[in-house]
Amino acid sequence: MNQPDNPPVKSRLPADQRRKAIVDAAVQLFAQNGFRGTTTRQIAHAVGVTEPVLYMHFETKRDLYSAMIESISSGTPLASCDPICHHTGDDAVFTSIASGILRWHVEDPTRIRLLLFSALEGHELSDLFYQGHIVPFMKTLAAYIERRIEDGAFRRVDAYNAARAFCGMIAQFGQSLTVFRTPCPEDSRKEVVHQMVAIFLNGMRKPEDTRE
Amino acid sequence: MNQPDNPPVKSRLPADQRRKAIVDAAVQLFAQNGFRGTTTRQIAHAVGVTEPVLYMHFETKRDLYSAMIESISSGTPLASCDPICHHTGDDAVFTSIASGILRWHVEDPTRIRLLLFSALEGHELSDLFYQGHIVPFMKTLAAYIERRIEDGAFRRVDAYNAARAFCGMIAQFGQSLTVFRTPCPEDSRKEVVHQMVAIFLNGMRKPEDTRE
DNA sequence: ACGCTAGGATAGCATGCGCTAAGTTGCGGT
DNA sequence: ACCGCAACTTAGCGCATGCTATCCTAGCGT
Repeated sequence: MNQPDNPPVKSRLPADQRRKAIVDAAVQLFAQNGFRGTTTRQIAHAVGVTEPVLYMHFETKRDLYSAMIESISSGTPLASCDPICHHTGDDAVFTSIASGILRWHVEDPTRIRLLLFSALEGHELSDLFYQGHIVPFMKTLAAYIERRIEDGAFRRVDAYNAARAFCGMIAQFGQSLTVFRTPCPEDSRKEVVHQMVAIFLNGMRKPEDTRE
Repeated sequence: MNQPDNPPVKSRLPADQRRKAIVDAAVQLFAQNGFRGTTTRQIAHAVGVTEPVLYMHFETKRDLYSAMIESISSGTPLASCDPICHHTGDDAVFTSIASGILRWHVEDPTRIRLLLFSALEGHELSDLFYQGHIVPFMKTLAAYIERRIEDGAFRRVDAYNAARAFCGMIAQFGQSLTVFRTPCPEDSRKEVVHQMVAIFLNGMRKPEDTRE
């Protein structure tokens, strides 16, 4: 009578696996509906168990949220420092960074949605992610820009502001694609990235006749 | 007994004034907590009346939300086309636009919060605002950039992508200030805007020796 | 073969939600 | 002065929520 409708599923899982399954389901639902918009029943149903099972692993709904935050936060970083390390020319570096940021957004919109939801709802992912991922990367990028300024390749501007400008225009584009669902075909995106990188690099490079 | 605690307030308002008061309170609460995170009781309490009063003016909570959307949507636009019309040099134009966008964000974070919440929660403000404000402005800005390209002042790039890049970096900065609460002193903001405008304009201007 | 325990289901509590029926009162018009 | 109505309140319905007390059972070790 209480037979599940999909019969050949292993009904009982060891604690750690079940816990992981719960967190995974929670990620999707919290990203889609936010903390307040997601019910514990929804999560339980998505996992294929009943509510009390959630409470065997997490004391409260918020504890589950926090655990999910941690899971997300330890996942794919927004931007990788790799392109900076394997430096093969500014164009390659910044194109690679931009592609990475954009991929982070569109490949799985779950992440940006979760980040925005938690920032708006005042949860801790905001800070955890911002301080843990964004700021460190921005500092690395700023350091790279600083180096290029010292090289004489870039104009003398505040490196962190320049990094902010670059990441900002890419991130905003990624956000408009995922959160605001602006339509934009795949290859057109590459073109946008290409042009943004071009504008930025042109803006950073030293003009022939300096004029203030 | 049911006397309100602030005595010299005219307790009864004509329908249109009460309606406006409700919408105003709803704006603040929906911006702070989202649609699902805001209760009709909260709104009623903020207005200083009881719940049924809300339902004298709006059939459902969602209707109130829609009315509030309309109210916000007919308010201050994200960006004004004025600086483009009163064109007094690229630097002045883009600095003015950037300041306007940033002001729209920080002057009253209610707006950006509402926009993001409604996009995430899948309400209609997203499209209403995006199609009604952002897209038209972007097109105007793109047209201006196009003109400057024809003038020979800017490099040949897709004008809309350039507009996206410019607005994106400013908007993302505004978002980080308001939504993610990144600390940044007032005069430091001006500096950020200044540098972003400089990077963008430098990137757009034709280099002396064109090289592809 | 079978007991023990970890993994799970049933049922339900207390609270708060959106919303409403019905009654009450301040206030402008005559 | 007082009537009528618009503005507002009281009380509460039905339902969903977060969470829990209680019981059940699959499946492993022996």
